[in-house]
Amino acid sequence: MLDFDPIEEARRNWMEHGWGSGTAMVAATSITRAHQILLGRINAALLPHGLTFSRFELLALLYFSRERQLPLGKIGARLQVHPTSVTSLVDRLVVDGYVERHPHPTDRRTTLAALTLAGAELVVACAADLEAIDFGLEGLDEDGQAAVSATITELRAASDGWKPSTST
Amino acid sequence: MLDFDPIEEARRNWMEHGWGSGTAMVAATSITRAHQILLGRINAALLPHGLTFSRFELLALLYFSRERQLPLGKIGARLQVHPTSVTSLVDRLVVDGYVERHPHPTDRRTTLAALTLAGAELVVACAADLEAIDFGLEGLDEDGQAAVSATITELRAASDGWKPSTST
DNA sequence: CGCATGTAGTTGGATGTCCAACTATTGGGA
DNA sequence: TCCCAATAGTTGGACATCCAACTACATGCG
Repeated sequence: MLDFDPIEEARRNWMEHGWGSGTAMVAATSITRAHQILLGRINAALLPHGLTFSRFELLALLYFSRERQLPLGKIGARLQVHPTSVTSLVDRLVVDGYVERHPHPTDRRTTLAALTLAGAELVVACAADLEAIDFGLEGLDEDGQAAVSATITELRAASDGWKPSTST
Repeated sequence: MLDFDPIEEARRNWMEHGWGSGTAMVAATSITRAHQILLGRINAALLPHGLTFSRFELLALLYFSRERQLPLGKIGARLQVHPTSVTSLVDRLVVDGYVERHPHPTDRRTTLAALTLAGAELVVACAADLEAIDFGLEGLDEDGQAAVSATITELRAASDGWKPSTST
């Protein structure tokens, strides 16, 4: 285990070599590392349930939807992942019995992913477990969590379509 | 393209279903999405050079090191990735001629990854390109970047070994 | 009416990451 | 000295993600 901050070390080198201030590099690298830490903790918590974070997100989205079913395309749009990822995730969830593929009543191109009872039960249990570990954010208090979320919202708004949400 | 914030939507659902405040869920999801956005932009910028962010990071680390070579294990420790990832990245960089594998002078278990001249030239060009796109952070000003970095440092310090670096 | 354009999913390929298991080598204790 | 634990890398397998290309279906314009 390291006894120093490798990102701080990188920033020093970045500056000393005249590559720039390193501010952006540090921010990008920090976010990358944060993602890695969170994903590791979250997936470890979901492992006993046989789920991964991605698959959990898909199940949760279906759970929240009106009929507990959505077209694959809409799932991809909400979760912000490619259609191929949706296909892959649904494939696996179908195998495990948490989701079923249903034909769309009017558009034969469309496939609906429908949550099964087992899937609904599982997602509730997983949500509780994730809350229990604070979504892997151990080390960050609520203020820190809110601060990161707020700042990243600017980035997301600039990248994705919607406006920065002037609402409450 | 969506015309609303999908994460804000998720938070509302999370709360309405009594699963919790959603603060941690939003933070974890935001970081995940931020990582996805940055990686996409960064890799797009590196694509003309035939590099990815992971491979760039490895080359930059070697460039900064004394002899421009490091044992694979040390690379993994600094970049915070698994030994298998290091092996995979070095494999590819060797094929492309940016890195060479050298035996360690005294420890025959150890392999050194050494930067080639081509690798050194490439990493300098890529660093300039990444600075030009602000490491994909378009949408975040310097204050925002610094704020995110500082907050994430707490998370990293709690997860990794070193202390929160009381320095400037 | 009919074909061109656009949309919905899937398949195949590439990349990166992790884990488990394995080989080779080193090093310390009986 | 000898053997066993620890260390360094590699290999094979599982996942997730993206892109390009493809099939199937829907829609609209001429």
